[in-house]
Amino acid sequence: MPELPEVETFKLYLDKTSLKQEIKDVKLIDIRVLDVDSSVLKKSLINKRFEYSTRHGKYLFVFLNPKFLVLHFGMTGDLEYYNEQIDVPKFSKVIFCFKNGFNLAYISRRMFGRIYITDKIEDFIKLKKLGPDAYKMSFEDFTETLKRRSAILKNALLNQSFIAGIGNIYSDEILFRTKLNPRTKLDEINESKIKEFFSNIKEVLKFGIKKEGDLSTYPKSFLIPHRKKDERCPICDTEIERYEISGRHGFFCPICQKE
DNA sequence: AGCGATGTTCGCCG
DNA sequence: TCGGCGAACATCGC
Repeated sequence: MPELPEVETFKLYLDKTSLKQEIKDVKLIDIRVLDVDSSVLKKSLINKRFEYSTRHGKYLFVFLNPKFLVLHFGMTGDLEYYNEQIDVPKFSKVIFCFKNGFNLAYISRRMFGRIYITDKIEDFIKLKKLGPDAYKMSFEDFTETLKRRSAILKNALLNQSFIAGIGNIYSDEILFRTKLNPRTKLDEINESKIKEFFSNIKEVLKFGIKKEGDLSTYPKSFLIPHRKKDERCPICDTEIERYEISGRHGFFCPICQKE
């Protein structure tokens, strides 16, 4: 689930369902997801409202005057807004209970998600050493973050201190669309390719947001539907290959994305 | 039954 | 300091 487009979708979902309602309780089902003291979390939320939310990379910040709730979804996180008559959604870890009888469940199946409280978004970004948000960054932000860097492209895209928000699946799609080999190094790509790279990051994420993070209905012209065994490149019909870099597996076309 | 998984972090080493 | 690599975390679904 949660790379940038999914988290953006969660943001829109939270905005649509949960803003401005008084929070009457916070139920802690599994405190292992908390990276904040339980009492601090409760004190920061109860009798307040989700005023607005913003997203940076894969993190969602929700303002509750005067602090921010920070949600990170790990690999298997989700949000579900539901009526109290319905059973608590499976794998719920924390439930935000509103006065109107509805609840927002923070779900994390594999316990990789985390919840924080922070006073300032900028402090949190600094603490986590996050780079510019991949969707909002300007071309100048992008070239600034590229400066004097030489990392392998795949690692750079996955490194949240470099650019925040891109994960394994979308990084493969971005590299495929830009016809870049995942093992190419940052300092090996020329200026026009950099521009193309930048605009493809934006386009791939924009499309992902439009799709609400649902990867199951992607057009065949994208790499995403072909990220599995025995698939062929939608451009040149070559067999798509699986690769491994720094312990992460990905897929690419060995012809279109020649080194 | 074993393996893989859309993430992050840390330690090791060049 | 940068950056590649591998392990660890936890747990479910295929």
